[in-house]
Amino acid sequence: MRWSPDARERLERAAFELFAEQGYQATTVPQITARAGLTTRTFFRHFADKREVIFAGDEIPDVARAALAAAPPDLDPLDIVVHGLHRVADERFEGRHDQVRAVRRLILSEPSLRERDARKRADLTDAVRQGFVDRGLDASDAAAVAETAVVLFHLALESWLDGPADRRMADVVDEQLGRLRAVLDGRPASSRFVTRRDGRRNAT
Amino acid sequence: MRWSPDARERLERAAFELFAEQGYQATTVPQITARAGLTTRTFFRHFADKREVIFAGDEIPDVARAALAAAPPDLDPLDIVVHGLHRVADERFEGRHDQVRAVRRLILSEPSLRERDARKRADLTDAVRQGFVDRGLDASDAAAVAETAVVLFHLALESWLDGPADRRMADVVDEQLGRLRAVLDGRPASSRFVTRRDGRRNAT
DNA sequence: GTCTATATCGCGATAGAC
DNA sequence: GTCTATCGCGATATAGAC
Repeated sequence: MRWSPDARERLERAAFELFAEQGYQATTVPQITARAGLTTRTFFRHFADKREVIFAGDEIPDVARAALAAAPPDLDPLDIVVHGLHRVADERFEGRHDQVRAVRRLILSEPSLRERDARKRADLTDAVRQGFVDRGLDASDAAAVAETAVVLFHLALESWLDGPADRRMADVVDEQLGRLRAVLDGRPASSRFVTRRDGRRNAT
Repeated sequence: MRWSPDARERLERAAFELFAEQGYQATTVPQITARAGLTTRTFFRHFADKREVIFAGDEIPDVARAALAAAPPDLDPLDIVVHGLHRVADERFEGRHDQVRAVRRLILSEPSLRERDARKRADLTDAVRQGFVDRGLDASDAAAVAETAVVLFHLALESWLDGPADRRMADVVDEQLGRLRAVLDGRPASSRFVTRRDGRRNAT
């Protein structure tokens, strides 16, 4: 055929290569498309803007929506959140420590990418909030649950990336949940032990 | 002087007028500067980009930094946060319900402004986090406290803007704090007929 | 202040897929 | 033939350099 069907993938690969070689900012869209053997116009048909190449394939909001729609009707919201985060941790992050870390590093290095990342986070919050509203949760509670969920996700992600590659992210989720509880209990936040709902002790 | 010293204010006013008349996206920087009687270059000397006009005078991160540096050394982090939010609510929001609401509406209407707003939120989180680190708080706890603080701020702001103009925002802060606690305790405050840990019923 | 790069988008033409 | 992805050209606004 005249065009390969993998234009999108080629663009992504070319972009990441060039970002690694020259940095994000120094790389122009024409450079990316040149390497991918396509035209500039084609790039913008696949990605809304230059930043989106980095975040392509970010289906986490979809995962959240699906999980919320599928969860049993009368489960406690926080349980749904924690279970969901465990699943996401296991299925989408576990074993990709280095890879995720590299992308994260790129994002944090460029203000415009940080900004896009913040927007993705807001979008995710909104998806979760809407998901809980659709489950019949009161709007204000849904907002609070969604914010909590996304904060927990981010704290866990950052902490996991900061730590050793063999640490399970799902465990970090639990640890950060304890930390959030401690903060809201007004306990000296750095106390070593937090009481879990089941009454057992959870050393940090 | 040849030029009025209030260039920045004139630009802001012209921008808001034009955004109201034609929408944000349809308004170009040259249009704004033309109305303000200035050149395009001048605009970018005062604002990093077109979006920043909306967020000009956003010194909340500075307020947060100052408050954290000034607070007594061994206060509980959450107390600092809540006191700080009460102050910000009283000093910077109280009595400006309509005004804040109008800006918020504009921001929410335009994806690129939503994105910038999300970035501001991330910047604020980082300022608070750093402030607590400077106070000697453990880095992970500082991150958790900062996220909690900013979530609380945003939940309170949105809720306050959604409600009647005569409601005190400081009260909404307290209410949202209770909501967050309830979420983390596994009992959303207004969920219907959820059994609380003390065994009593909690109807909406 | 002027000049310019580069991101971004609209439009019409075209080339293969089905 | 119709549909979709790509191309090629052009226009414009933002943003930064000199």
